Amino acid sequence: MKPLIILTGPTAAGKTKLSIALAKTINGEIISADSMQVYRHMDIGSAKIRQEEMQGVKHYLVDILEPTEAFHIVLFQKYAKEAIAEIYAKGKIPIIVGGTGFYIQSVLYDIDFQEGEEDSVLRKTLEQLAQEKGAQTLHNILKECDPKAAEEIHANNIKRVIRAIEFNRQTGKKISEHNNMEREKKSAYDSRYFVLTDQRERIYEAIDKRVDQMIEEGLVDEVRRLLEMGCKRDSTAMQGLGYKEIISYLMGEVSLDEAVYTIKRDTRHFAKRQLTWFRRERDVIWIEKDKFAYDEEKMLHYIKTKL
RNA sequence: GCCCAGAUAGCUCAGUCGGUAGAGCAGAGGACUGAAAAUCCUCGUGUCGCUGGUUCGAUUCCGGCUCUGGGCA
Repeated sequence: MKPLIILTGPTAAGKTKLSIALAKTINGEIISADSMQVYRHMDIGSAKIRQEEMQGVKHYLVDILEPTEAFHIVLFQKYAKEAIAEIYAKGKIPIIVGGTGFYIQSVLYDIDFQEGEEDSVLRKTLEQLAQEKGAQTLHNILKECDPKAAEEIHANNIKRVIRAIEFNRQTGKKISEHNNMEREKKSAYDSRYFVLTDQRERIYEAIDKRVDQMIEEGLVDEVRRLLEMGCKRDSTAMQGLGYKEIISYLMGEVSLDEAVYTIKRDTRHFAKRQLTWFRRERDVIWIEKDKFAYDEEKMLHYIKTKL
């Protein structure tokens, strides 16, 4: 099996900085696992790594799409696998860096997402049904075609209920069974899954600080430009933290202070969700920064002992 | 100085016709397999400001005090 290193962690933990040092010491290249940094012109709000910060380390999956385009996990998986192949061809080691746990999982376990385009017509129809007749009605449809999935997915979780129905319509199979099989899979690589983290309080402080900094650096102007470019409010890109809230401010719905408060709060919630995800992942190697006295050299040394 | 209104969970507040209390937010935990920075689920004991009184029993009624708003001087 071929080597694959993962360096992830909650937002604002310091992944970017550590990843460069790591890539340089082991002759690696970086694949970004980040649902927002794939978009061009979204630099400030996505806390995208700057060219000079890369220090010559090649990055894949950063700035590859226009913010008007849609992105999702199937595309991520495809591009990431291509990047991994390219890195191996150079005799280098791929390092996946980023906070989107679901994306990482799709590559690590080579999850099969099955054939078929997403069916936007069906999705819209089902969404409307849920809105008009209630989430329970929609859930009942799932109950008929896949009772197991209906049991596992809460009726209020309309997005996932819709996907489960869509899956059944497209493949004729049950997503509950499919998921069960996929869950059994072993890692497709000789992988090491590092999670960089810190005391909760510290992470939250770092988030608050980072958001204030984004505002100072001109997040509002960045969002304004995106809207001028034709980005629509309901697009995938504009669902990003920092973007949807600033749009709300620009539309006159909330004050800037309120928008900033919401960005900070929702980013904290996000960091918490990320940690929940990583706790559940198998074979995770935690790097708690406080246990290394916040010394990057010590963390790097520790990582190397695990390789 | 006088008058009025408040003082209840970390914050904003509801409530108890007297039997020691509950929402939202914050916070915590969890789920997640083609929107994932998305979406969804679960979790609420705190000297009810302090102090006397009435009462079997007071956070609730009455008095005093302290503090915070607002008004009058």
